[in-house]
Amino acid sequence: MTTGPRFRFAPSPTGSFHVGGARTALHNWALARRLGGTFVLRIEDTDDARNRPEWTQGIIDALAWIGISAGDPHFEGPHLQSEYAEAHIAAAHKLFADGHAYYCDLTGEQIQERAKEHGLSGYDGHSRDRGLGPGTGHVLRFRVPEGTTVIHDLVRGDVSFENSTIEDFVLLRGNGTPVFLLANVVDDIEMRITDVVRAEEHLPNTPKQQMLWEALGHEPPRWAHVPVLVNEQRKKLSKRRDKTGLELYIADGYLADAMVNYLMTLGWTPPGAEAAGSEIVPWSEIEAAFRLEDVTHSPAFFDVKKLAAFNGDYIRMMSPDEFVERAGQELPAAWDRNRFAAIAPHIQERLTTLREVPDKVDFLFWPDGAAVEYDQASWDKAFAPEWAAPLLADVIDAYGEASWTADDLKARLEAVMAQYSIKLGKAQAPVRVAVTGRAVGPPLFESLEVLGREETLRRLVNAVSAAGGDAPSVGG
RNA sequence: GCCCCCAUCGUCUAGUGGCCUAGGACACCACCCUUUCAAGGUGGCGGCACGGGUUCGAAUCCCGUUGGGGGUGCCA
Repeated sequence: MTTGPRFRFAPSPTGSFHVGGARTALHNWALARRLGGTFVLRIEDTDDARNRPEWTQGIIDALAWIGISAGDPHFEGPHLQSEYAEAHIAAAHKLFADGHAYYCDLTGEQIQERAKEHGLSGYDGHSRDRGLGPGTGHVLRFRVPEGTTVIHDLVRGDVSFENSTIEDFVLLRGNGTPVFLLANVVDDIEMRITDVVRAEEHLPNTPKQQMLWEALGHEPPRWAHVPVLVNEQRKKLSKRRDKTGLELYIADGYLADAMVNYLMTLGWTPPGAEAAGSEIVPWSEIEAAFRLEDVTHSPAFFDVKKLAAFNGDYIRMMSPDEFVERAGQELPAAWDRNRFAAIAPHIQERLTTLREVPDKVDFLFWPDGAAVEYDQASWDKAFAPEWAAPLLADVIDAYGEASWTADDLKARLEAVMAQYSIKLGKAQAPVRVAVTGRAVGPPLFESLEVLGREETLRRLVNAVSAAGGDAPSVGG
């Protein structure tokens, strides 16, 4: 049980966990851990979400993926907002009893008409002193006091709002149910939240919440509004237009460490990153250094290209064993893991995401004797020179006696190509296309070594035939 | 409409009055290395939105303009 500050993270379950939410969660998490406090997970379970427990589970899984684990002593929850329904109502009644709220029977239409008449923009406080009680169709409204409300924001400093610009907002609907704003504040009070760290979009509603905290007789929490994440159009990331679901990045083979590191560099720079010439920083350092006061004030574009670069760096940072283990999970079950392990070191440096692994090594796992599917452009280019087919035929001869190590295979190709006055860069092309079907791939001789003598020679022979040349027969 | 926030290379940022000839990262370009492609190395391109102040001195402080974003429901 921790005794420090209590940070709340309150995502609404929608079946997808937003990358922006992930960043905010990370902010709360870093602070909760460093300050010896608690990360309180609260699920804003709507009617819709209550019928889909898998959505809540999705949030927990997503948090776990980025290292925010329910098993950690700094983690509390999940709490469901619906569990506090009675407290929401009780708080509303208390507000009414204390004179901080009043009932109103105007319909939306009537409010609009009155606003038009008086040239106002919203509700005009019509029922403030009409002494109405509860009743069907009566909404409970908060009596916004006169004066100014100042929000002390850890990221932005003091932000002040004229109370006269805030209309008497609804607390309880005509059917008696509480609105989100009220529920939110009551939950925070009930859960003894001390720090509210969330996205900037909530800043304009914060004065209402702070007034509620005060009217309910509590000291408001420390507020912090971090900038939102935007797309290339500079619009808030939206689920419709943009790739915002964390699960989509997981499926694409992005690494949690890379995602976490990248997300944290949006709006904040780890100290020492500039001197080091790298923004790749382990979580331990981030947790030790992250401060709300250092967070930028402007929105940040979520740049997948940079994420990809981070991801490539993290893949390269893996130990060989770890890489084989992680990358192996991307492979079809039928593919021989030992064979993959042999080539793995040669592809580890060539990846952006783990998902690209199968395509890089598939040629090693085609069934013996299967026809190679040549990429047309690769074939045309590799076999355009007239020396290509004859050279390949000579290579077959030379490889018949090879000891079948990468070094030997390379030396023998070099001996052959010398007769044609061709450089290695060019000479390897027809061999590569013949064996892998493509013009690019892992280092050639290492690939051949792993593929094995028989299958390699078979593919070379087939290619010479396909190129219209005379293939030497290969002895059994 | 009203309210709030924001404004440094294409992007993410460092910068809190002199250390700025504005630094780093990603992207891009060139060269080196090289067994294709990568990785790595070196170098390059590229920015303080604009206009007024304040000051000996402003990317940094103030005001305004412009531009962008967000909020403003008996949605959450």
